[in-house]
Amino acid sequence: MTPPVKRSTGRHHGDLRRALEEAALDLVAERGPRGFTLAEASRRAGVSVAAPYKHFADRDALLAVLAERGYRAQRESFTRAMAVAEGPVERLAAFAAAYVRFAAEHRALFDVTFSAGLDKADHEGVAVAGEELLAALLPAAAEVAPDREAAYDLLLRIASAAHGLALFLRQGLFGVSADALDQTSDRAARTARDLAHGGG
Amino acid sequence: MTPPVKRSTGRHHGDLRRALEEAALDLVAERGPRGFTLAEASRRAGVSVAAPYKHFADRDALLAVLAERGYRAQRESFTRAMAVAEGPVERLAAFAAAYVRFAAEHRALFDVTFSAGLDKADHEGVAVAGEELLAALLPAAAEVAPDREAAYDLLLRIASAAHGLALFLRQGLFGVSADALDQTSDRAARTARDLAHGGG
DNA sequence: TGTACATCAGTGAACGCGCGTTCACTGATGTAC
DNA sequence: TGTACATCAGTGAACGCGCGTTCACTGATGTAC
Repeated sequence: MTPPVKRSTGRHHGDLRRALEEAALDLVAERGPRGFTLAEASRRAGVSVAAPYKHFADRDALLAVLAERGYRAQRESFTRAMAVAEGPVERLAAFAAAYVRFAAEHRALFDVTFSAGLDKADHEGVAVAGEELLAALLPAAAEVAPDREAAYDLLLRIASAAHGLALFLRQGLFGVSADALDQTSDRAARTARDLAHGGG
Repeated sequence: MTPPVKRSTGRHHGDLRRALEEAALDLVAERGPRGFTLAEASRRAGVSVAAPYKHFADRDALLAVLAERGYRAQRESFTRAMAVAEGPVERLAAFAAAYVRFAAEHRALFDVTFSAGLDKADHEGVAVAGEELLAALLPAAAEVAPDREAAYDLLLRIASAAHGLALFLRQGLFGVSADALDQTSDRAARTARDLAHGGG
């Protein structure tokens, strides 16, 4: 009945890899991807600065793992939100709303996919995860656009608007009231509907 | 007839203050505000690492000067764009288009106002310049909104969309064709019209 | 059940680096006479 | 015009810091017998 969790025993940490990832996520949430350091993550995981190199090739490799997780988490979150919506326009609206919500509620996973400063050519898994996210979103846009190019364009415009709303929300420009998130995610949904209905 | 430019003579630089600001802008454009270092800026200005302290209290003081310039340059750019538009909706559309254009053409001045990581409480001039920018934009939104709060909300939604479009454009998501900028700035304008016409 | 052993996760010390900042200094400049 | 002098912009060396990364090591673990 006990979950398969390795226990920390003396010299061995138990699940340092995961602990480092979590510490790194906390750090990214606090300081942004550029403020993340392997040394501080090690400290928070209660381990020497050399320990991470048993699990990750280097600093960027850890960031890349987080970026992959970020893309996958976004895909899951957006897919789930779109699944319960009826019709293509409402699916796009649900996506936009979920986008704002994800950025607010999973700050680190969001930021790491956008401003980690990773060269995707060096981290194929990240590029793949990003493309899979895009591929999961395109069908909804394709349903209301005349061709593939227009679908791509529409999707990016909706995502752009949601992106800007998410960043502004986080900067406090919509106030810091408890329902600012709800309002902003609703704004994103309405913007998505307008763009989906508009000529493009 | 010679312009009033101080000449570099032996020990004295001439106009180190300005040279440091320009070097810093180049650095921010290349690496972002977090990648800017006083040491590298000094190097590019051809001066020792201690020299900047004759002109700026510390690293953040130089960044703050750039942020002030950034807000003022945005205000001038947006005001100029809105001046030639006819009617409030077109003024908002012109603002959105100019927003995208500014972010693309004055990358450093744009980034430094958004992600310099400065505490505005410590840099009053920056906060003031930011408020003056907002104040210059609000009237156009106020002309199409029922009250001040709705105007503020509309302006932020238009700016959000332009912001997202600008960032996505710079990340290359709209392609790297020569007219991607024109297209994206036009997209921002259309989005602004939609939002201005919509119920809000 | 007990023992020998290979594995390998984590240690701790060290490296070179670039950073922000400070300091006593120097020497070019402009001004007073 | 010439000289003495105060100013102050820029120097160069140094500081302490935190970083990423490497290295030989150690000791807990699991496995073979």
